[in-house]
Amino acid sequence: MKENNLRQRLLDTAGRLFYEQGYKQTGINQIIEEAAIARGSFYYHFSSKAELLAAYLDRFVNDWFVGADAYLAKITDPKARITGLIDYRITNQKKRGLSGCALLKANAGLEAGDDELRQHIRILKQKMHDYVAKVVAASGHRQILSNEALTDMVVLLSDGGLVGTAIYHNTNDLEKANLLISQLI
Amino acid sequence: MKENNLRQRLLDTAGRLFYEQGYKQTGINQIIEEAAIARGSFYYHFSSKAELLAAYLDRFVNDWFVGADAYLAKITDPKARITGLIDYRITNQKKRGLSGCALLKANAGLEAGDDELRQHIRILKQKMHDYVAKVVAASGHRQILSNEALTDMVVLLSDGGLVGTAIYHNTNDLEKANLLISQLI
DNA sequence: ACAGGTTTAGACAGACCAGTCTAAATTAAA
DNA sequence: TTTAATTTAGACTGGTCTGTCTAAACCTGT
Repeated sequence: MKENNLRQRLLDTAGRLFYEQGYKQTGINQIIEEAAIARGSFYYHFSSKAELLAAYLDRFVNDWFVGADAYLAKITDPKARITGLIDYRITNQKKRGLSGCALLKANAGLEAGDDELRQHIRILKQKMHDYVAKVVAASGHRQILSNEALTDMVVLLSDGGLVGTAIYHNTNDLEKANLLISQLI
Repeated sequence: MKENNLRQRLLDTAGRLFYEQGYKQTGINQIIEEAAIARGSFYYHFSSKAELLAAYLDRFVNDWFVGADAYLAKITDPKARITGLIDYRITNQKKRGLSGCALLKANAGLEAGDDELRQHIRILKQKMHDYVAKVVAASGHRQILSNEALTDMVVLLSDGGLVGTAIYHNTNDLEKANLLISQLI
């Protein structure tokens, strides 16, 4: 159906622009121009810009899980899958433009009243946390840290590394994060 | 001088609003209205909104160092000063509204062409990194990790914790970060 | 052929934005 | 007192923004 074509194209373009420029900095006009889609079509598929952002974040997280599954499936050593999580992020960042995590960036761009979107982001972040927890639990690591503590550590170092990526536009901090993790598993 | 009064009031108000709402989301109109200052006076002291942001970030980092010095001075055990760095951030966050680090938030709100500001933020971030490095080097920690690795770890966990603060509006992640650090020093 | 869902181009409204300008008032310094 | 620096209120420009609307075209399934 054409509906899907247009919807996907809007999500693709908006996602790229939201990620590169930020949500507030990206206007509807730019989105529809770059997607080569009429204004009316945009509002036919999305009732507002905020709804577009929510849909984009959903798809982003979904794609993240699918990509992580595929990436980790190639790693046989369950312990190496923990550092694999960060390697996956490094790969993604290099592919997508070194601007940090879309979720974290979206959160930073929220306005005072966007409580619905903020809650949405919290849920998605929690999902990613749970994903890490599963990988850690199945890793058979050395238990220098508990499963919970190690999970927290991976998530925190990962987020910290992504912050560094957004600032410095390189993956140095993510690589440092992985070095630290590898010493504790 | 009144010049300073007005300038400080503008920096105070703008800083609070930039922090709570974000740079792009905060207009000149709101700043001058809440600071109760005339439009002309604003442009008498700052030539543009971007210049105001740069001045605000400079003052923010400066205050951060002054506050950190004062906070750490009360801690006699040099090792406890490392976790003290995070405790200081927790205190600050609770005081200032649990919206994460102003520097990281400003970076996330930059536009495509703001290379000057981006470079500015990099330098300030590096300064804070160096500050942490000094505290670590003087701590006499157990050397489970090298000085450099431990510094990286503190910075990354701290940034990760601040991301969590910005998303969840609590300091749980910063407290987790400190728990992890305390096990490795 | 027909109907309904989809897409187009573009005008439009209403609001906000950053920054400029004027002219008068206030303050500080000499 | 005179001069210069500072502050005020507010109009104004030119631009951008999201979202609405219209009227015509296009496609698709029946």
